[in-house]
Amino acid sequence: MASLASPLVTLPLHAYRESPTAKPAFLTVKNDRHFAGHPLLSLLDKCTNTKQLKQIHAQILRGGLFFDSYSASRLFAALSLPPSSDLMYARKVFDEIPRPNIYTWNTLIRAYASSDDPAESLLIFLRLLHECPELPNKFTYPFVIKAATVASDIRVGRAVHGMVVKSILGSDLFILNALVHLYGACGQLDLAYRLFVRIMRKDVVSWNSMITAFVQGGCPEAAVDLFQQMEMENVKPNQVTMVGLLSACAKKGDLEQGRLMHSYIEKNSINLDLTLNNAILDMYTKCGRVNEAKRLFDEMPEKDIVSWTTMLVGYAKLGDYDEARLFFDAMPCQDVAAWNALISSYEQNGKPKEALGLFHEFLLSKNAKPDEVTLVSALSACSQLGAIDLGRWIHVYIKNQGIKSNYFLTTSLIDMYSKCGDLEKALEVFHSAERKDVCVWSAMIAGLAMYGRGRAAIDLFLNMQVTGIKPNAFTFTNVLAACSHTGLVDEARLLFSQMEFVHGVLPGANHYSCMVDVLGRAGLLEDAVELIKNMPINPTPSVWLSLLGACRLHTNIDLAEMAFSHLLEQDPKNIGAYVLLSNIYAKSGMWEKVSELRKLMRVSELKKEPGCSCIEVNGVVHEFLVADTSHPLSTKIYSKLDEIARRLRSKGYVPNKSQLLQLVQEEDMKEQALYLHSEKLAITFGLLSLEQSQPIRIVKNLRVCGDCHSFAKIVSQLYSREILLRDRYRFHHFKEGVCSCMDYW
DNA sequence: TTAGGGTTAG
Repeated sequence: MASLASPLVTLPLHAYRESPTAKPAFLTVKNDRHFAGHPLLSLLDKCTNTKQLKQIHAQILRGGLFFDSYSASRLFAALSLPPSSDLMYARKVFDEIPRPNIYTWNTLIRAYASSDDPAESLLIFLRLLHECPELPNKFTYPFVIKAATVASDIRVGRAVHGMVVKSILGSDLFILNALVHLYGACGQLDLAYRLFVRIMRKDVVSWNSMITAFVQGGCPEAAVDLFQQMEMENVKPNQVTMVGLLSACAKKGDLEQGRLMHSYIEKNSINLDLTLNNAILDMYTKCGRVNEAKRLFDEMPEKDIVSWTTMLVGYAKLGDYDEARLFFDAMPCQDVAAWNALISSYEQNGKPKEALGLFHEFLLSKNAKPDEVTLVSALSACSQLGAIDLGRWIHVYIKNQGIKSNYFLTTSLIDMYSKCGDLEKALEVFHSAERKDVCVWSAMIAGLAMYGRGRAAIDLFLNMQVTGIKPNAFTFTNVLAACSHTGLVDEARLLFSQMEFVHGVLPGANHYSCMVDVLGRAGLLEDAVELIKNMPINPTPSVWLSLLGACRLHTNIDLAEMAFSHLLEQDPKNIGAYVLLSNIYAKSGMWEKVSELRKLMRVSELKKEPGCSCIEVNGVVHEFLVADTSHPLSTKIYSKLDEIARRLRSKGYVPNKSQLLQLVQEEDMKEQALYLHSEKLAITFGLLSLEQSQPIRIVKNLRVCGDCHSFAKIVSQLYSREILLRDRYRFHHFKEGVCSCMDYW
């Protein structure tokens, strides 16, 4: 038998093919060393694709080499790792290896750590502990920690850390650096830093890991401080360090520091690779210096899709959509990320119509397909416009395309259905979601809040905690808003008082605004003022705006003027404040004060944001501004509006002019202007173009005025139509002459 | 007697 093992080693590859007499079963190994230089194994390194690897696999099986654990491990590594890996196939090969050694186990863990199923790495690690006769070694842990990092599994990460400490590998630099990275990536900056300072001989990777952790954990200042410390300790930074620091400057929007970093790179001859060049571009664009970025972009010897997308986003952020589009069109290839960058910049900059136009274009293009990120952007654009038909279509698209749902998509769907007036469907998505994180729960609570379903929102908030999900700052904003829309004062007080001490969430300015709103609406203006006085943080304009809103509701002029002046100190151009105070004066018949305010607005060149209402009919969104005559059916709409006005008057409806910002002086003009409010035009268009059975869904950019609210109530009764009107703050569901907000808004 | 850690756009 020994004589058979030896000649095999020296045979050239063709000898296998021509040697039908070879008996693999006899070729079990006596001495592994013989196989290291075996020609079949040397060929593994020359393979450029999986097909070739599979051919070698066949030869290895045929030659009996597979039963040598070294050879099997070499084959397995080639199959499971880049550049020509096929993990499914490799896994089957692994399962055939009789006694995989620690190298083979490590390779399998490593392969899964970089796959889309990193959790499998962690399961394999557990199997290794039971099945492998060798102990995990210094190579095992970095791979396992990488898997825990990618899976964001801090629990497993900490357990593995514990094992490392108990092993003899407690001071292995590779392992410690991986752990710093793990804690940083999981947002545990304290743990990362505590470990980092205890590393005795830090190398550049240790510093880079900690710098990156600070940048990605939202502490760019700390990253820059650490860099200074690194210099004092004479550790030479490399391009990875500089990428992290540029990213820190970009996050801070600190152009001066960014420039310093840029010149540091040049002075210290740090290798300017593609990634570093891209990071420099990113820093300049984020600091608003697109032209400088463009100069560097033109000089770059090599560009990739990141370079192009960075420039595109830079222009889009400045509102230069034409230039952004030019970059998009000039890109060597438009991948899904480029589409997403363009679509989301429109969507996030108040251009939801344009975003949806691009989304349509994307669907028609051949070179890429929308992914989860695209759909989240598109759904958000639908929410903004109230485009429920398209929103529903996207929901079906997600199901039909088998797109894997995630928390973001679930949250976006709930948000879209809630904001487009279909709360039932939002609830259906919520209840059918397999997994829910705090964002999913919070979105549903926000949905219920918008519809004035305060009790249901609080129930959901309690259920969420039963399932073990902890509320965050957003959850509290939403649940407090629910209380405010429903007038649940005691409940809000209790929740607010528990925030910090029971849930560990420090109340922020938003939460105080909500509480002022709750108390103020309920007429407890003194309590609201007391709360503001005792705030541990400076009251923000939104806090004063809430108080001002309450003053409007309860007509308290002194308090309103006080809130107004505080607000203007911080935000002199807050139109909302002027409008509210003007409404309060108008309500009390103080027309001189109204004129004074108007003058002040004119002097400060403040213009009220024009009211705008959207309505979707058969998948097309129609937009109406105040007194809009641009719609093709304009004439029909106005004559219908006249008819409605006549019928309304015969029912005793009188326009409520006190809601009007005093823009027109003549009494009949005032009445006219009220009739020309965008939501009335949209409702009228809805009456004309939708079937009787279809609800009229309107989205308005501003708060609905009292007159339009009464108008919608009566129309819902006179014409037997359901009207769903979403304004800036909440939903109004008009049916048979009643609104779901019970006139409490 | 095989190998490993840190980086950019959305």
